[in-house]
Amino acid sequence: MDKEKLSERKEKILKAVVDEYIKSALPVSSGEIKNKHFNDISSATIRSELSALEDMGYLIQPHVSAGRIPSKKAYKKYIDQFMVKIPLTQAEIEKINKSLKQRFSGVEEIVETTAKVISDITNYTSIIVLNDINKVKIKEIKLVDLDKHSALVIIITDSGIIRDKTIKVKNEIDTVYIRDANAMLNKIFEGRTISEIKSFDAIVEKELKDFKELYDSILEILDSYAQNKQDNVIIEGASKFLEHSEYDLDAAKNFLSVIDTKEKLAEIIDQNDDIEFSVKIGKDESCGLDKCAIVTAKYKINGKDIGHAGVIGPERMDYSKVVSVLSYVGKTLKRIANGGNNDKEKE
Amino acid sequence: MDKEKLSERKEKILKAVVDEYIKSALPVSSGEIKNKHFNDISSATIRSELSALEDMGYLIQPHVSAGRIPSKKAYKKYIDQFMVKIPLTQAEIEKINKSLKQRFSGVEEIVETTAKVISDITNYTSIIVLNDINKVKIKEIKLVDLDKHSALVIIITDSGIIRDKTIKVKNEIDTVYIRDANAMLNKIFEGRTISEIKSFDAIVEKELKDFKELYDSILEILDSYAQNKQDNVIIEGASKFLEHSEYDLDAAKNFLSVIDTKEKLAEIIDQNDDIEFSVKIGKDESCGLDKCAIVTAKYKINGKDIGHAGVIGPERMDYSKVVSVLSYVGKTLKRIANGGNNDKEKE
DNA sequence: TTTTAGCACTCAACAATCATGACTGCTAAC
DNA sequence: GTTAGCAGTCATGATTGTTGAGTGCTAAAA
Repeated sequence: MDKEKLSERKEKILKAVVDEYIKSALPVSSGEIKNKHFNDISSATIRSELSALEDMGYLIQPHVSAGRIPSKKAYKKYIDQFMVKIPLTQAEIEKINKSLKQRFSGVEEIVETTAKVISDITNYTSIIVLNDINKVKIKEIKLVDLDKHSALVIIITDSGIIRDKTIKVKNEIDTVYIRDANAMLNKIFEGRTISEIKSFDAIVEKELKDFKELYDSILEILDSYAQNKQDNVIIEGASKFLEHSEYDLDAAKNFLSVIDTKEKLAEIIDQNDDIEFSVKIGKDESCGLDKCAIVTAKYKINGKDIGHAGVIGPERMDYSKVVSVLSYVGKTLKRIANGGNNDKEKE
Repeated sequence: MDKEKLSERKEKILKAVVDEYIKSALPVSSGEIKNKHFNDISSATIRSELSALEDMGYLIQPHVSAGRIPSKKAYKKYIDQFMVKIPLTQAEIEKINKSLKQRFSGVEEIVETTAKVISDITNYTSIIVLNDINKVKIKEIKLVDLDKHSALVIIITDSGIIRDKTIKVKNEIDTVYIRDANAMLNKIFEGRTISEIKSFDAIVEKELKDFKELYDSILEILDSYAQNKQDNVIIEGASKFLEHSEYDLDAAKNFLSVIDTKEKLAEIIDQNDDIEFSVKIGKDESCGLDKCAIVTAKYKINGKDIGHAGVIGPERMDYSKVVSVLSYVGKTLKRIANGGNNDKEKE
């Protein structure tokens, strides 16, 4: 990328434009910059600098006698270089701690709470995408009898995510059946990923014997999880999106329909598996949403990657705050899980 | 209610106004009615009838030289008297059958699919509110060991709804513990509703012995389910709401925030426990949403009431279609469940 | 008594015009 | 390199006029 060097003053001005635009959503003028950020130079000087920055592609003028707004290029530079981590306020920290330090049962609940907290504090719509279930290892499979012909399959993965579903089988289910089935299932599934299991379909065929039907059912379940990315996406605070002005009905409709089809979001966010923090801005990044930015971070619980959590909002979102919140939440999550069954005794 | 008698012609005109307004969302004029519904009388005659209907409170004139739009009173009369059940098209019936006749595992999946189908075919946002868990009876509670100090609690209710959560206990969990715990739990919980259980807290105290901690955890889970109405509400097709014009950004925001806080919806819909079909229109019905109508029907699966399913949309929604769809889906659900594990063999 | 035609009246919606003021770009002086 | 000053641009908002859809009323016809 052509990250040319800017003079210190140009950088300061550019940062000022982005900051102001994030606050107001209005094109920012030379006069405004002078008043709020400079005492020593005149607006005319700033104008000439702005003009230069526009030539370089950092700024855009909606029309000739309007102020400037930042381009995507400016946002990127802003995030790379200018953004200062704003420390969270005490109130915010407490809010996060309070939400996240309760007693949880299962990853799902943690994830939901996390989504809520992020949306709450950033005031943007939050998104959490759990890791593709194809990639997680199955730690254990349990079969629990419900009645004569139906049972509950519980799938425990190495990142602690639990999925379950009921299935029906023709065989009569009794304790012996359950015991044998459990033993058989774990021999096959334990320590493997779904994609692995799907690939050696034929091999196990003979060992299965009576459990063929059961095995098929479970494979079907895994398959449906693998295909259904929908369940891996949690969205909170959808209504917050519209609170950030500058959107019209069309944008709202567009946004809602993206939110509705969670699969697409999962794909967008799953792409960058490796990066710690990722910022996607606007359409050109295949975000599917115009005038939108998505900021996500990789999250771990209990030392295991569980997925990405982040925020979707307008391009001019308050990146500093979002990044601060995401990273603090990330840290808190790590701490919680490491402490294990942490503060049960406090209650 | 003051359901005064209207002349046959007045009724026909009123119905015409509602029908046209449902189609166009535009105030409908005397001329329009004459052209599309009457050959034998002039627009002037219709005008005087319209004027009379307005005096009676059925119609509203947005401004003096505009057509009329129906009032809530008109919608109610329309639903009570004029609405004809439109038979669904073959394509629609097939779509419903196809979605609902697959093999399901668990009520949750059925409910989700139902919500999708309703939203799909009516083109409105669909809502399903499951029965308040306080009122359902617990059929069985199962404890499954996950590792040394954590277990999965599975709660099976009489309507087949399954909830589960992991819990942690200090005691070491082994097969004996699980067996005894299961026995104990079922002695306490079986056949009772959550509210019953909560009320005789003190009595069981002595029988519990070693399982006090476990019992408390489970009570906590039940409590959180009971309070958390959120899990009982399923919403599909939120984006469809905005496709029905006549809404502005404020309405959209309002709608989204209601959708976000599912508890409120649950309350609104849970109110009318007894009625088969319920239509709520506009604010005055404490719907919390302006210019909105909610149509819901009581649903059964397997002979047991499971909750209410319905649709939320603009006041001028296509009630005929919605009611037809809801009732057909209702019938289909009943049939499915009665057939039991129905078409597994077809595959 | 009911229906109809005709006409005057009202009013939202649209377009055209105009004044305002927020900015900029340019130039010439500092 | 910086600044002040000024002309030029253009969105915004207010004002006005025009249009046409649609009504209410009245008087005549059925």
